Amino acid sequence: MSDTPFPRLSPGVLADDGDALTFCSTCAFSQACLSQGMDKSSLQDLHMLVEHVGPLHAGEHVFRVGDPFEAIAAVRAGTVKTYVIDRDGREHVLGFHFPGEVIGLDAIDGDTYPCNAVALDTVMLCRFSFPKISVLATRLPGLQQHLFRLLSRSIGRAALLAGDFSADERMAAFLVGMSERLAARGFSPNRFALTMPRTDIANYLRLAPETVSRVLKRFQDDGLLQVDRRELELVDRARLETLAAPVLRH
Amino acid sequence: MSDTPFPRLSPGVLADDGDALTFCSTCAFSQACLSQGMDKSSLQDLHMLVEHVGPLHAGEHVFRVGDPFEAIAAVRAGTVKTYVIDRDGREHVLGFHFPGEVIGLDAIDGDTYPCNAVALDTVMLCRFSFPKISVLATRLPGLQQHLFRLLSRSIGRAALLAGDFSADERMAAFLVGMSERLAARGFSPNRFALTMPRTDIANYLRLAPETVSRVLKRFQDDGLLQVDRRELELVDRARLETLAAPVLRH
DNA sequence: CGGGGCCTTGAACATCATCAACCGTCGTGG
DNA sequence: CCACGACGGTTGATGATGTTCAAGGCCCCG
Repeated sequence: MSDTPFPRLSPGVLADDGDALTFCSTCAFSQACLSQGMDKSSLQDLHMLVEHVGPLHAGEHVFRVGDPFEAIAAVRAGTVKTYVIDRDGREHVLGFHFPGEVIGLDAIDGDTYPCNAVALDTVMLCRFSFPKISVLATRLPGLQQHLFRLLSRSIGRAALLAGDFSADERMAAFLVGMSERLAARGFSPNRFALTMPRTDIANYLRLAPETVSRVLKRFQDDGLLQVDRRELELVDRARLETLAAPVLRH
Repeated sequence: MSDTPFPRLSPGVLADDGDALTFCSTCAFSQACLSQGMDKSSLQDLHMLVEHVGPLHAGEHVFRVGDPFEAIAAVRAGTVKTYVIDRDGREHVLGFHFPGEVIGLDAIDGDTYPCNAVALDTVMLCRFSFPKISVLATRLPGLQQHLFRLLSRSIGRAALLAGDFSADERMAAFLVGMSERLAARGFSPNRFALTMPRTDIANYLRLAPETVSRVLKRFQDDGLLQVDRRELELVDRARLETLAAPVLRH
C-alpha cells in the first residue's frame, strides 16, 4: 500500500465553469439539478435558499430524533452517520452519507426528524429549507423531478441491505457500494478510508464487530483487499463484486 | 374463534359523501389528497388520469422487473407482494401492500421497475400515470406534498425491518404492523387473515418457514394470539406490542 | 511511560437454518 | 363417494453461521 494520503474532503470535481456557480462549486445537489434540465437562472433561485453549514466536527450532531423538521441537507464533505436508539437502548445504524448525498429525506413525512444524524469526521453541509424548496419545485419541474428521484432512490437503497444475506455478501456489498458512491464523486474507487469505526460498520450490517474483523481478515488473506486500520485498498474488485452481486443486483 | 368471515375486500369506509367522488369512492389515494388540502376541482383533475385496473387474480403480475416504468398504483382491494429474484435465483420479498397503499414508488428513479409485483389474492388497483401526475403536482402543491410524504414514509418503513432483531421481535412487529395498517383502512385490527403463505412471510422477515411456524405456535401457546391456518386473532395485543416495540419504535 | 480507545483473536455458546419426515386440506378424477 | 396426489404447513433432529464472552494487542495521545 503506498503512502498517498487518503482523501477526506471533496476534491472539487464539480468545479465551476467560470461563471456564477463558483459560489457553490462543490454542492452536488445543484449540480445534479442542472443535469436534470434546469437552467441556470433556476439554479440561482435554488441557491437563494441554500444555507452552508459547517464545519461540524466528529461527534457533533446535524439533527436529532424529535428535532422539528425544517430542512434537508446535502453532504459537501465528510461522512454523516444516521441512526436511531430503540426502546431497549440498542443503537441501529441506518446509513452512512458521503459527499453529494442528501440526508433528512425520511423526515418529510412528519414534522420531526425520525433519526439522529452525527458527523463522523469534519463535515460540511448545504442546508435546504424544505418548505421553500417545495414551493420552488412547483415552479421548476426539473427540481421536483430531482427530488422525486432522490426519494425513490433512497427507498431502493434501504431495501438492499434488508435482504437475507451472509456476512461475506453483506461486507462485500458494503465495500463495493461505498467504492461506487465515492467514485461517483471523483474519489479513488479502489483506495479509500473507512471513516467509521468497526462497531458502526458491524451495526449497520447487522453483524457483531468481531465478525467484521474476521471477515475483513479473511478477505485480506484471500487476496481480495488490503486493510490497515481504517485504510483500505480493494485488490480483487472482480471477486468482491461477484460476492456482492446478490445484494447489489447489478 | 367465531365463524365470522375474514374480510378480504375493502369495506368501503372511504365511501363518498354523495357527490362527484362516487366514481372512486374506495380510492384511498385521492382521499388522502383531499385531506392534504386539495380542493375538489383539483381532485377532478387527479381523477382524470386515474385508470382502474382489475380484478387481477392470485398469481397475476401487476408489473415485473424491467418493465418500462410509466405509472404508480394504489391498491384498492386485495394484497400485492413485491419481490426480486437475486442473481443466485433466490427470491427476496420486499413487502406486502394492502388497500390504500401505493406501489411502484421505487421505480421513479429509473425508467424500469426494479422489482416484481404480484397479486396474492383478488386485487383491484388505481393506476396513476407518473409523468401526468408529476405535471399535475406542479399545479397542485397539496398533491406534490402528498407524493413527497408518501415517498418519505416508504423510506422509513423500509428501514424498519432492516434492523437487527430476533425472530420473535420480527414476527410480533409484522403482525402488529399489519394490524395497524389494516385498521387504518377500517378493517378489524385484531382479527384478520394472513393473505400470504408462510413461505412469503418467512422470506420477508428473513426467517425460515419452519421458524415462522414455530414462533406462531409458541405465541399461541403463550396466549398472545390464536392462529388457524391463515386466520389470525391477536389476543394479547399489549404483549405483542411490547415485543414489537424495538422494531416499530412507537 | 502509561492509559484508553479501538480493534483483534480465541473458545464456548445460542439462535436459527437445514434436512427429513409427516400431516391436514383441498381439488381432482376414478 | 372415496382415493389419490399436490401443496402448504408442522414437527423433530441435527448442524452451521454468527454471537457472546473474555482476554490481549496496537496505536495514539496525554
